[in-house]
Amino acid sequence: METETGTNWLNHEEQRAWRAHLDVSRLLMHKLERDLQPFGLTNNDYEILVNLSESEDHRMRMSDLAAATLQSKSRLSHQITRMENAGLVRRENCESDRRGLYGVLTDRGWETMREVAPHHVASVRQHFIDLLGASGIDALYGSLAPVAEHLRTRRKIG
Amino acid sequence: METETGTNWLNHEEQRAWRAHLDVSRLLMHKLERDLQPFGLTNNDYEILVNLSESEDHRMRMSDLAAATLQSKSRLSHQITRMENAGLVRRENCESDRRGLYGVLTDRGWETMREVAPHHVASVRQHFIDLLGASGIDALYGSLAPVAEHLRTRRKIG
DNA sequence: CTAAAGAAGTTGAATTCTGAACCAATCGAT
DNA sequence: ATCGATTGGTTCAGAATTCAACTTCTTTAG
Repeated sequence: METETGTNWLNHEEQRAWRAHLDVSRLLMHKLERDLQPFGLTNNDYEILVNLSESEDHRMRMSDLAAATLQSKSRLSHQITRMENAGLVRRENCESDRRGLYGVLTDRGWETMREVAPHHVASVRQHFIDLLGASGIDALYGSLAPVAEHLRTRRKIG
Repeated sequence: METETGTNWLNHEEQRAWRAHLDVSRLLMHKLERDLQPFGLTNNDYEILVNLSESEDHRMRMSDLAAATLQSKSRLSHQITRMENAGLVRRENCESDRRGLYGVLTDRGWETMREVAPHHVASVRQHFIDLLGASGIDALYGSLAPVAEHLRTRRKIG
């Protein structure tokens, strides 16, 4: 059912779902960011540490890292420079492709990761996971997975 | 069940739900932002226009606007300055509290809103709402509402 | 009535982010 | 082989964001 103007506005249920997603997204990021502050890390820092930690040889190509963390190459480049200055990662040349670079976790980066991860996970639990309950978790994933899929594929195109 | 270290890591279901939320959140914001670009608006611009449009007399106190849009007073102040320069809003003194200011929608702001809103809603539908389906919408809201509530209350405190 | 504390907003400097321009290396077709 | 198109990555300038300091007004307590 559309209005006379032809615009298919959101109904009440749609609005509140949309707003809930928006609010949770923003408030949660903000809270997680604050919980990381005592360790001198930002959310972005942390996510990069996670990605490198879980990778073969604790290293990833810049492009792959940018794709995995959903940010532009430019932003990642700046980010890695900062983390390099902080001693958490280093750049290393790629032999198979002389244009390429690896972002590599340093020992210090790895140590930082091992120290911080438990706190971060606790934070994610406290402010998100544990509030959902098992059924909420499945419901959430069931709802969101198709959206994520849609957006990911559309990303390559546009 | 915890590991020997005492940290209650996320299991597979929890991880994928968490990541889905994260990915949707970021990809969607990015996509919506891009869809607003042709109109010369950012997401933040748009949200402020919405809030003012829906308010009595098309005006809101700065503090309330900051709270409603979940941003710091500082950020909002800069934001309003930009929008003022763009002719979308203006500041107006508050008589009942001489410290206070209103952010007020200009005619141009209102026109912009009426023009852009249909496109934005279409975008939200296309990339989010319509991918969830009716059941997904309810499931999502059911899952997220308690989290949003938790975070909102915790916000005042911390 | 007054002093201290708190609330409303702004400002400015430092940081981060964005988008376009750029360089260098690789690929692909002739 | 070589020329054009892509890919990987950085850099620069401009815009947005953060954080702390600051001003002005209001509220509260004595």
